[in-house]
Amino acid sequence: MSTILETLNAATSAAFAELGFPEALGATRESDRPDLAPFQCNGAMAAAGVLKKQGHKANPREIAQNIVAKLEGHPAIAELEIAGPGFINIRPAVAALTARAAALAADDKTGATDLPPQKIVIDYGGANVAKPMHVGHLRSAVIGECLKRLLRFQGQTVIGDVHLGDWGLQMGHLITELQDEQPELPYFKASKTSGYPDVSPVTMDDLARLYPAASNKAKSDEARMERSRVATAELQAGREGYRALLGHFIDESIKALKKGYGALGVEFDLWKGEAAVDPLIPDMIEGLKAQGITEEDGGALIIRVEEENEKKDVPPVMLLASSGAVLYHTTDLATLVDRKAEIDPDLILYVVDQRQALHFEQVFRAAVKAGWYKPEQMEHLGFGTMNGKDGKPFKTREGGVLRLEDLIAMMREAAQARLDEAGIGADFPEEERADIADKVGIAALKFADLQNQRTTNYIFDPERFTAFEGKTGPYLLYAAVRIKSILRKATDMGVSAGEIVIEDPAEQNLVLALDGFDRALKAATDKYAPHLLCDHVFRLAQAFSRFYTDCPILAGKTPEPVKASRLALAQTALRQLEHGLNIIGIDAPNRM
RNA sequence: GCACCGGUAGCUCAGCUGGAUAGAGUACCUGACUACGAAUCAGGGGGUCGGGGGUUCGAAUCCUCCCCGGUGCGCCA
Repeated sequence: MSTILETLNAATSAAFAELGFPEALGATRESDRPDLAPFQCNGAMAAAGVLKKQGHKANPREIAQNIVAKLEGHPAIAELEIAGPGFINIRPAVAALTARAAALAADDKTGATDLPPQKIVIDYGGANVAKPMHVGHLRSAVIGECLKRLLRFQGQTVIGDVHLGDWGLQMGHLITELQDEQPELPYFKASKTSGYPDVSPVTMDDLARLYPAASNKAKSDEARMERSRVATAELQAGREGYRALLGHFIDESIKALKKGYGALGVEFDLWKGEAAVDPLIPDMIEGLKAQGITEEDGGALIIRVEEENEKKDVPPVMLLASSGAVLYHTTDLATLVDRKAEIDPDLILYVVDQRQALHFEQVFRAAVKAGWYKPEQMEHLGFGTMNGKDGKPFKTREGGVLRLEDLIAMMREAAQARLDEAGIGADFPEEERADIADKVGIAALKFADLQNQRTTNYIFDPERFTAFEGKTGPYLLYAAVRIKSILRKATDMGVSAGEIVIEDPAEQNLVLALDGFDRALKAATDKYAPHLLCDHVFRLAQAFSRFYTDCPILAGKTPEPVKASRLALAQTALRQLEHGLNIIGIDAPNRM
């Protein structure tokens, strides 16, 4: 069944076509002036413009009158009004709202429709081996997860890949630093090639300590840096002891990362990393050479990807450094080769910091030049950084990076404090209270991030994040929890949902909000913009809150059929709210 | 130097395929808990949309120049 807007749009578009105007001019949309009417059609002005260009005189109000004449009596329209220079304000018929509400109530997905099926890989997360997760990892995780769920909800096959950073100089740093600390470990004996212990010699905490230690020393000590480079090269060349260590590093890191991402409700289907695709590199490079698209330049192997007549400078893709080492471009290209072979996706989305835009431009061009993918099959969805009040990437008061687990703990504590302050849940079991605080904190965190437009930087303000009133995650949870509470009460009272009959303005308003769900999903998908879905869910929660205030559902004096109708409406609102929250990545508790 | 992103209410942000009185949240002021949960609802004040010029019946939105902030630009990832 089509939405209210689709029905109205079809009617106005047809009316324009009948008068000989392009159908597209008759587009109806949600009104900018909801105080006048919920929908508007602005085509009359544009139509007058078309006539004028053809040399005819035209009065937009007159055109609007002709359109209105065609629309009079349409069953979905209650009221048409021409305003200003030729705006047509449209109020839908209450009967149409009632019919639409019934259809939404009967639909498990509350009006959401599927997209043509595609196989899509989303590359997000971006965590590195041996480095603890910090606030910089939040956006990729949260946005990527939301897009994954958004696409899946609309019938797409989506594979989420964390694409671990587990290759390169950082591994050399770790190996050499560990060697300095525990030289007796068997991994460092060059003569030994097998029979290493199964248990890791280091924990995640060790790794988090070793890497910065080595990195700092190497910055001022060229000899120390050289040792790391040599170790990296030996690792990549296949030295067994180092490979075994790498395996431990990766396993320990993944354990910690699963915990960290798990706390955010973020799950990946693939935990592949750069190391996993390294074996593909030699053949890939031979293939690219054979295609004749590589060249040697200053000892390095490159692919030129600049295009003619373009303003910006696009430097070449670096396949091999002059030292022979594999680089960032190389592993990303090998990953594309791997994905083609293993998954053969229709589309690959990279949810990675906007600062990497040029990198992906280069990689994509090389992949197209190699004939592996079409340009439209790869898209970099950049996002802005989370800044402090000074406009620079957020730092703690001490000047360090804020660990993700500390941020989450901060949110949880704020939520707990709010619970205590409101005296809510004093009688709940301790376990439930902790669970509620967790859910409220995560909801606040994720919604605060996702409601910002993806591409822009935003300011991380701890006070704003831990606010639980207004346009926040907890507001959405509160709306859902209140509905759940009513549904429980209705069960106790023996009231059940029945036929929906729309009357009250707040009911009409709620149906119109529900009607916008599929539109919001499609707009959010089209632009890969989670904030558009956040807006919808917030508006839905607002419409419900108003309905809740204006339209008593279970109160004694509400007539039985009205109770049944409003209860059905509330159930439908809850179902859509939960779909929306689920896509955003938020869980609502049963009470809070 | 070149390129990309941004500058909208005190604050944090939407709106940018041109449309009416530029919206939301917050903060501030007012009202609503003897009806389903007040983390709520209703109402109010608050804006030279960074600046100039241009296109248009109409510009926050398109074009152009300038100012301010952020970011990126061959052998780190």
